[in-house]
Amino acid sequence: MRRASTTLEDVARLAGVSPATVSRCINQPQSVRAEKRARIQSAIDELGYVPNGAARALASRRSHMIGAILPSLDNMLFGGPLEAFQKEIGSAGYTVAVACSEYDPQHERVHIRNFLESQVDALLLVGAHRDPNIYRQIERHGIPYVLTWVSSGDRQEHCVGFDNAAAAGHLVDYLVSLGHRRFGMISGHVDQNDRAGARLSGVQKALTRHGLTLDPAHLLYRPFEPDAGRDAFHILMSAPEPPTVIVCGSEPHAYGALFEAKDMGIAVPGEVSVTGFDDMWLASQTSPTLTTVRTPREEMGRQAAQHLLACLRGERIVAPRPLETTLVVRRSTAAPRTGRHLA
Amino acid sequence: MRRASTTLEDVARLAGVSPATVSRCINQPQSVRAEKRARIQSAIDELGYVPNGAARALASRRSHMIGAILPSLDNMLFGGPLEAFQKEIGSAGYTVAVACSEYDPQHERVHIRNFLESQVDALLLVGAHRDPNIYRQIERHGIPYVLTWVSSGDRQEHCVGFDNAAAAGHLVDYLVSLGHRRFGMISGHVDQNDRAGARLSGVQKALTRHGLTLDPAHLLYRPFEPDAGRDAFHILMSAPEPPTVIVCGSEPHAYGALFEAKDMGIAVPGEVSVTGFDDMWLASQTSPTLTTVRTPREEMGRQAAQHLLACLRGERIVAPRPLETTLVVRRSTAAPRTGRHLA
DNA sequence: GTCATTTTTGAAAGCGCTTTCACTTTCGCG
DNA sequence: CGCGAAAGTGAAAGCGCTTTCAAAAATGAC
Repeated sequence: MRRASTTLEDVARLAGVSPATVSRCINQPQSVRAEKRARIQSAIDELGYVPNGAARALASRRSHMIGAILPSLDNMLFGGPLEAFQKEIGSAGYTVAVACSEYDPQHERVHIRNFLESQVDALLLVGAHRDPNIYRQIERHGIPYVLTWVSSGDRQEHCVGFDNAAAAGHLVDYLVSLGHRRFGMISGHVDQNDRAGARLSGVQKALTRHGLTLDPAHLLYRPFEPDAGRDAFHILMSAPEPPTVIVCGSEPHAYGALFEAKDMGIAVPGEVSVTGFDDMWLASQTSPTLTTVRTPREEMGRQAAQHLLACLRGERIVAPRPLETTLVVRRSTAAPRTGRHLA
Repeated sequence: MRRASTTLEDVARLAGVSPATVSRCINQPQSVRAEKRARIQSAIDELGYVPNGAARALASRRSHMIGAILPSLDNMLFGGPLEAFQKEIGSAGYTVAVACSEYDPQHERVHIRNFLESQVDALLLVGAHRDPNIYRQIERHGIPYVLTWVSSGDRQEHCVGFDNAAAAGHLVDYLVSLGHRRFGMISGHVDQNDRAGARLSGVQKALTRHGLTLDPAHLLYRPFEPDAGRDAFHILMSAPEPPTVIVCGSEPHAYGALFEAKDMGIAVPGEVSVTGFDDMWLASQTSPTLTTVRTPREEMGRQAAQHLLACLRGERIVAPRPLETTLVVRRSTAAPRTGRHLA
């Protein structure tokens, strides 16, 4: 069906040179006499020649394709960084293939295997915690990979991200300094998500540092969706002695909490403070505006690309340094109602 | 550097069969004697063999890769459908490669060309209006393609989407029935975006049908961002005789309008009604909640995948039928303040 | 001009898989 | 049992490109 497309050989014939020369002309133009180069170029134009990537990949052992596996594309969280990554990597002549794991390690595993089969030149993953066999499999293929959204953990030298635990800790420090003692938390599921795990443990460690604890009854695990956040907020605030502040492990949780607060007629930050994590665009538009932690996501996408490109160029790799997060204080946090906790 | 990976030949040798048989065993297992199949499978497992996709693509002329070019991934608009598309197409053994055009035809063109070079088996694009040469180029490669977000236009038989103009028209009908006569619109840039163009012309045609017109001074073109919507809303409502309703060509515009209304102290829908377009999740959470048009985006992603898969299977193609949009009436619309316009 | 270098070029051997074609087995049935 | 048909298998020819390697051409120093 598919009509035989024009090949490099056709171009060579028309230009009156050997296929090898055409190939060089495409890949290392400066190694071909200018005069021939022009002749070849016009042959390419005349024939509308488009190289066959598969043949190229097979012969050169480079596909110029990079695989990215993200938990989801359905919230705004990963789209931005992915776009930044794609721009950066695209400008170096690479194409990005994307797959979604839906926060499921099994799905991720399948996608990794597919990408390896597709001969991707490199891999971008989110998070560092996964079955060591997976890393082994990737390494057997000898391709570089980068782990995003985390700055430490299993494979630090591959991480381009930030310190979730530390960021959560600083947030807690701030809240404690406001006078809060009774914390609630809406966390993502931590069993298969090391980012959520780090945020939670960051909160817990910071509390411990301040001589406080997170009442297990005040810790709820929820998927990253506003409605789940609503639900959790409702439960937490319906308790006889509700927390004075609710720390959300993700921004959607916090949005949900804020919406539910309004529906329940609970004043934020009057009756309870609420914090988010990530500082997506909506955070500055909610009422009240949301106190949160800004994570440098676009920058992370860009640096992940640069790291991978450096690896691909065979450059000496320096372990990427963690990106900075920033505490963004807005209107959803204040000192707790009763002043008695204050120093 | 990269150590020679195990090839199909290694597997054949270990299993004591010919490479051809191993190949068959992988691609059409039922054509290989069960006993050998088992032997081959265990050889594959023992060696940890992973086929080389490039070689496969070269020999079979199918890459099992599908290219998708979207305007952006940075808002929630395209991520959902893309994810749905990927799931559907992934379950048929295809991989999705993604690129962003940033709403720029030139970028899109480059990405298309890259994908064609990568030997994608099919292409997903957004919108139908583009340089005919591009379609020619795609068709020269003999691969199927699908145009999403629109249901008609240049290449109807390739469209999987909805009728933007009609949807906008229905929205206007509803607003007119509420009594509105003085319309304002915040539209996307229409020169390179046929979806925005269709929505705008849908509004204008409907108004004409009702004997009304859209005052050019009440029509503002803005990029699809909340801040741009804010800005436009501010301008429109600062006029001496502002519109009684502002129709937004996209949801982010409407969010921006709502936020700005709050900041300006303008009551919605008391002083002005506001409508959105797309019904993203936030629409039901704003205050007031947003009257908008629901577009079946996930469904569209799924159907786009199915359409492409049908083409790839060589099935007889039926022109996809337009998807249904729904007017979702919420609290941001009401009859205009002065009743004098009412019939 | 000449000879040693350096730069360009072409021939040919793959890259790892699929697929045709012809051949060998196996099976069904008289 | 024997025969024709069907099923299973292997040899070999590519798929379209890159990349040695060695030969040819251009360059430069004398």
